[in-house]
Amino acid sequence: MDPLDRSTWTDFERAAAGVLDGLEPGDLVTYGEVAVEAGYPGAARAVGSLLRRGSGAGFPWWRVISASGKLLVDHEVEQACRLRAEGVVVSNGRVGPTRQPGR
DNA sequence: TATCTGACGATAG
DNA sequence: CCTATCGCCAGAT
Repeated sequence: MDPLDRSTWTDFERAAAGVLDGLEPGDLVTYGEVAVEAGYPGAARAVGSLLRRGSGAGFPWWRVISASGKLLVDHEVEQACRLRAEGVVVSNGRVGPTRQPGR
């Protein structure tokens, strides 16, 4: 199926897309949260996979982070930039004020 | 239909 | 706090 064509999306993809579409600027959610909200608890990996393939489908992937609050290691710069633009504080590739490392 | 992979999550060390 | 292992679901080959 084509990630850009919703007509080919499965129930899971439509549900996940609905959750992602329901997010608003500054809102952060984990893959597990999206999976639960979509009605597919435990499908965190599937959510990540969907975002990865649908990076050009208009998914607010930057608002989705890991349960540890970590950003995408391969896109942390892009994601951090977008999050900061929405008022989200990102430090050291992590959301929120940097706490531990250092010192 | 079977097997492998992957923007993950949680627990153990 | 970081790394390693197991379990989870969906998609691709």
